[in-house]
Amino acid sequence: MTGTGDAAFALIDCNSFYASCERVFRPDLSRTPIVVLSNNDGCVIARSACAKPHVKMGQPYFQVRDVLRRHGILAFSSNYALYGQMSERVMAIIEGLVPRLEVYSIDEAFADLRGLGGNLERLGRTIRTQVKRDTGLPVGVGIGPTKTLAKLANYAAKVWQQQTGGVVDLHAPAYRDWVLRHCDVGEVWGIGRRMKAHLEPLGIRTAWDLAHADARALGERFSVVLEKTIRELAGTSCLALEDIELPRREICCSRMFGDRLSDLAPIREAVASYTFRAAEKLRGQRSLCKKLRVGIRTGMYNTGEATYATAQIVELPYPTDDTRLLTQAACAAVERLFRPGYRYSKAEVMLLELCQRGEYSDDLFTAAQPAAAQKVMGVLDAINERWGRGTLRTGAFPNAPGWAMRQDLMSQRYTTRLDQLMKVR
DNA sequence: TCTGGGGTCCTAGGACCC
DNA sequence: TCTGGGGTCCTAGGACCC
Repeated sequence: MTGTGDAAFALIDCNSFYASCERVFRPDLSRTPIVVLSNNDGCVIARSACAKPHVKMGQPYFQVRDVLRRHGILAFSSNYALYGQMSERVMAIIEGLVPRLEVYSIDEAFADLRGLGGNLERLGRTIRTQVKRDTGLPVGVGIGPTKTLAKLANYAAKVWQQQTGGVVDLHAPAYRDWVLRHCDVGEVWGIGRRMKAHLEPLGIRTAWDLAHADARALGERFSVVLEKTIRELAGTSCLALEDIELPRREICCSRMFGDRLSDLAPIREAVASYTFRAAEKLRGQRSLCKKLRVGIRTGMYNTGEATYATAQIVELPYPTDDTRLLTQAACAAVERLFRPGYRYSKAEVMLLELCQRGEYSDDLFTAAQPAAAQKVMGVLDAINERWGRGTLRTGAFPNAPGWAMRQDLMSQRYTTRLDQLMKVR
């Protein structure tokens, strides 16, 4: 517990982040409703404000295509190169305005405002104004004595945008009570669909109900996670700012194929390419992995068609970050897993049991990665860093594969490709 | 025809130990 | 009929997050 009188957190998030990013470079669309699709143009994962009434989050694109056309809503494939860059710009601006920042996701960050005193709401408005001025992106700011309350404040700033101007500080008890009473318990950070269903029969329907529930009893009945949530809602800080980035403990690369695949060869190519990407991430955080998990599966929604999902964990001869070794292991695994007669839709490569280079000790009986491998991988990464991802790759997968995911509605890489810069006439 | 991708944390239960 | 009591470690799966 870190509960002290002057605890203050802010949660800053970008409104309709992906959709807003698309708009920054297309001012002609400032009044056009837009949505952004998941990888493979599968379903809707972001909506501009005026598109929200017409499309639900997560709806399959093919189901809403007509609705989009009817309402003049424009769809974009997701352009992660663009969103990642815009995110970095936003975070850099906020970092300059607060003492400590925890980047929580691509479009959200917690700030520690402890000890700042003064008018925190005014600081919130400064953040909003500067981010808007320097990036063109709209953000909302929620402030409170705990992370969970800051998160709820941010939600309130969104729901009551007109009245609040996008900034809400819940330090004042009367204001806090009002917001708690007017928020559904399902809107509380950490309360998902399942937990909401457990709480409702107990008469806990609003955030206020939960804030005044018996933390210890519910903690014992359900989980310590719930207990912390309750205490945080009631004003006791249990979750600290985590501004030190730890290396990931597992790394995953999984994707749907552009079309269903029935043959082993293209699936093996896909697995090799996902392994290549996963190994890049692994080296990016200077880790080695001891195990690798490969999975393949058919579609899950096509009733009537045979479904099949399987996976295998492979133990590596020694902790490694060598793409060649990992590719060998992954391809051998997928060959064992593959069963003919199915239409596969997705493959997944996970790197497990990661350790930091030098953290494990090899003994007489344990082999270790040859030093030469490290050099080769270093050169590989340097070339791809300089000339763009995918410049140098293994021969196990082609440059422009037939199984690549669909991205038919992609905007330009305005910020990462010289040949795709914005043109001003 | 077409339904994302990447994580974290916690818990329960099994295996094993004394 | 009676069938210990704890402790640790590991793993799979659930729940949640964006």
